[in-house]
Amino acid sequence: MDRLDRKILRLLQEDTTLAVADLAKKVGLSTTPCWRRIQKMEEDGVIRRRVALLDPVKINTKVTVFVSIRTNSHSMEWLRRFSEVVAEFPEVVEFYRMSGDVDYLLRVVVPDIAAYDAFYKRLIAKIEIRDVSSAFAMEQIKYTTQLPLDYMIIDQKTGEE
Amino acid sequence: MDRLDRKILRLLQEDTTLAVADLAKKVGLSTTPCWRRIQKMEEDGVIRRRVALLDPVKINTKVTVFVSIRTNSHSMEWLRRFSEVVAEFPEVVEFYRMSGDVDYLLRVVVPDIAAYDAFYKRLIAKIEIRDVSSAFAMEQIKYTTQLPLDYMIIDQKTGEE
DNA sequence: TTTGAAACCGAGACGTC
DNA sequence: GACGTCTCGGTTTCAAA
Repeated sequence: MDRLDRKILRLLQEDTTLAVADLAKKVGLSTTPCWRRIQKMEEDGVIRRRVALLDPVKINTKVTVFVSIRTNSHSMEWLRRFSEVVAEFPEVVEFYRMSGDVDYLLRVVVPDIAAYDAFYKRLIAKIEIRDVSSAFAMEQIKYTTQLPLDYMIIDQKTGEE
Repeated sequence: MDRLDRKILRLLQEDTTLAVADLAKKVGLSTTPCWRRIQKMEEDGVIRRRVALLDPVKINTKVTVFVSIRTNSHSMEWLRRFSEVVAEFPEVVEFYRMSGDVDYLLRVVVPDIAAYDAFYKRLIAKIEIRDVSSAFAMEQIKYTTQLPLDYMIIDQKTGEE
């Protein structure tokens, strides 16, 4: 992968509506090679999928809650079961195993506090958890699916630009 | 919006590659009305954008760090400046103003701990922050851009299905 | 071996019934 | 909601660099 691939990815992370020909122009490439690079990156799994992003407000899920979880059961088995349970809840959009103080962190999206409370009850009904603490986001100041491309490992052969 | 719109959104949140005709079939609609519904939802801003999702591992940003921030300056002015600074860093993919103990929460993606340290130094060089605490994710168990559609406000006229 | 132009063909974007 | 048309863009081929 080189700088041109990076440019292509940068554009595709913003908008996949862009026609290959236009994209090629912006990147400074002609259509065919640009198209081939995209194909390759799809094959290689660099490009995972192409999806639609919706407006959380219009979908009635504007409230984000971060849920910190501590557990007693540090077994693989418990984690497996917990992962299964969490996967069932579409409200959980992110789920991390953490180092340090907290064991797991969830990002949950719901319409309002009442809905969060309902979600919470459904969750703890499904699985035993030692300690749960919820932090509410008042405002989402930034949210992007665009990963920084500056750390990409670049094939230097191509030289400048 | 009704149940059919919801079905359409569910599919588009998974994959925008799907041809309108195929999507229509899955939803149980013929092509034109399905296409028109999509158009409408784009106009209405329910569908925000269509983007490519990349593989964090391949892009060399597999480490997620949650950064909790406390500040002394609770002024609008400080927040404005802080937002500006944060917006400059592509490593910050999410940024929330929180209620309670912590004032702000960032999700930062980097290749490794060393890169996080470098990021951290660049950040605090740019703006005064009272207290910063970083929590590292060991594993990303779930990450989705698909919002739950169960809370959508549905026009009941259509009745069942 | 890689590139770019040009042709092919299917799908999207509408208008009309 | 079904057609039909028109157009544009993705895909492939092929000649040239």
